[in-house]
Formats: sequence, structure tokens, C-alpha cells
Amino acid sequence: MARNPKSQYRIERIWATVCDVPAGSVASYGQIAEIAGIPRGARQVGHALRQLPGKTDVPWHRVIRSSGRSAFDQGSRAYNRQVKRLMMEDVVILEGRIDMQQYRWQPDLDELLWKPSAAWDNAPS
DNA sequence: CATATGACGACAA
DNA sequence: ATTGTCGCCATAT
Repeated sequence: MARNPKSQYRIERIWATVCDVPAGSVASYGQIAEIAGIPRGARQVGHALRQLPGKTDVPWHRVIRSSGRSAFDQGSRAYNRQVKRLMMEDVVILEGRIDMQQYRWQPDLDELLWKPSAAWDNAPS
């Protein structure tokens, strides 16, 4: 767990944002960070996902590197699970790469406005 | 307090 | 396409 409430708050916000990524789409770590209201927080997104329990409903597999590649090493268990889940959602992966231009999640305005927490940082002091 | 370490990202060779 | 550097920032030691 996070050492302090502020960090825990951000972690939960990151998880919530990841839950907004629809099946069939993917998002980069940096994108999740920005939407969650944490500019330049790509690494924090990875940190937050790393803390997910083994069994979770958070669609962590939809978060990949901006390069269109999985953050895991090819052949690793995590990599295989991620690829398998993405393929289940009809996300095409060629040569281990996903076409971001085509699959990148593009939240519409309503969606973002409905989640003001991303824009207004109401983190508890 | 000082380093080291990442599920990262942008950029230059 | 690959590799290396640097910036970033929460955690770990």
C-alpha cells in the first residue's frame, strides 16, 4: 500500500481512469496519467497498476506503452496474459505491436466532464 | 538525507 | 528499428 493518503488517493484515481478504457481500445501510461490529473505521471501509473491484486476487475491489460508495445517482456507470463486478453477484445497485434492510431482510446467530452476529478485536483491535504 | 529502481516517455544518433 | 540519455516522481533501502 501507499505510504500516505495522498498517494493512495492518486492510485485509486488511476485505477478509476483505467476502468474507463473501453474493451477494444488501449491507452498509454502517459495518457492515463494525464486524464487522471497527474501530468508526467506515467511511471506512477505503472506503479499503481503494479499494486493491483492478482484478481481484479480493473482492465490493466488495456494500458500499454506509447510505442504500442506491452510493458512486459515477450514470453513472460504477464505478457502472454495481456496479449491474450487484448486479442479476446479484437485488438490486432502485429509483430508484437498495436497500431495506436487505430486503437488508442479517445474519450469524448461528455465522458471527461462526467469525471471532473480528473481536471480538478481535489486531493485531500 | 542520499541513492537506486522502475508495468514510462520524448528525442537524438 | 535499436540503443542510449535524460527527465520524471513515488517507493525502497
